[in-house]
Amino acid sequence: MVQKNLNLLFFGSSEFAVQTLVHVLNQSTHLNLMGVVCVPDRPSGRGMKLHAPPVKSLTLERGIPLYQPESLSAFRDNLNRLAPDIGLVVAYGKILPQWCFDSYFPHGLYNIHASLLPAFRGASPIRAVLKADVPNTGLCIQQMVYELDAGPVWISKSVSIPPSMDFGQLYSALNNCIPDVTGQFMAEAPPQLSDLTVQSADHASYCGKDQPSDSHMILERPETCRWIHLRAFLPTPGIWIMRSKERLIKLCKGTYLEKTQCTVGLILKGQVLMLSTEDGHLIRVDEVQLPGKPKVAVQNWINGYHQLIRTWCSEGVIHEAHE
RNA sequence: CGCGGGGUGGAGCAGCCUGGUAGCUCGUCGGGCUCAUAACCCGAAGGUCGCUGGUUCAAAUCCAGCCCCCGCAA
Repeated sequence: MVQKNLNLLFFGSSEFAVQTLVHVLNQSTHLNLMGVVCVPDRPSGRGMKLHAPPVKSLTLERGIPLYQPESLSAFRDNLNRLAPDIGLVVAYGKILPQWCFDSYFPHGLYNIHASLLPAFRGASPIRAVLKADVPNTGLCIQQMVYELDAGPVWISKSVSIPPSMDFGQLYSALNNCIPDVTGQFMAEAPPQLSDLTVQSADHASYCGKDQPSDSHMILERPETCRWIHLRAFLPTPGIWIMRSKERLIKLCKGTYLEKTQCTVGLILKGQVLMLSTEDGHLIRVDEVQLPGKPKVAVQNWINGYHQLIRTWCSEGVIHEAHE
């Protein structure tokens, strides 16, 4: 089958977009990557220094034209000049305006979304899926329409979620699907009308952005200590264990052990620190971080903070378990 | 100039306020106990206390500048 060469414009900013872009670059097909659009560098991080989106360096390295418009309307002149045939949008970070769909991209705009649409439309599907405790999720390529994540679905790939899975594991499982999905896109885009499945709006669900406080486990409130919820924040950004408003310690890495009946909370057994959750799961804590300190292996933390641990044991922050 | 914490043998920490002998838990090496051990007992090695300058009889400790790391906040 001979397909006409099409000019592809890629929209993406974050880490997920980088993975996709790698596979776009590695494949030479009838799609010709003419440029990459990402959000502008922003002052962020410590000291409010200017930071570039992860996609930027890869794009420049490969000598591909990079655009960082402040807003899409500022980009309209470029669109007129470039006249892209088709677009791929992955974790771009901005909503494309109506006129983008109306006047440009004659072969359509496509978006890779990290859920099985129509479930979990919106900003942070991966965490939302974990918190919702559903048995599986996946990646979708949808043909974009102006309404957010509501376009007909072209390609979808499913990933199952065992109870032990945390965010890091699900993220890499989804990441492993990117080559597949991107490969099919590069080889076959644009899809035939018959390849598209219209989303059932009745089954749609939505997720918003995460609040920082979502990743807090508050000692006074056992309902904040549920594995199904907390696993969405391991290993990044980690779980702050709070006593009221005070940050005590952050859990950075954990390993799922088993179902359990233990009392809820932190349990210290010899040199092993564990977290027993309200929904009956036992997690071994592998890496922790105190405010203002680097991440350390639990073993080292226990070696260095005898006094703090003693205090916390007597205050009931940590329960000591004996053989 | 967004706010804040920190840099001490190989690891993680205490000591700093109130200058005066380098401390704790581990690890490493040697020895002992033991059927045996990641357990226990005894001993040893290993540090110009981030860098530079200042104050002082004397600085890990007080002052100034610089480098690096981290938590918030975005």
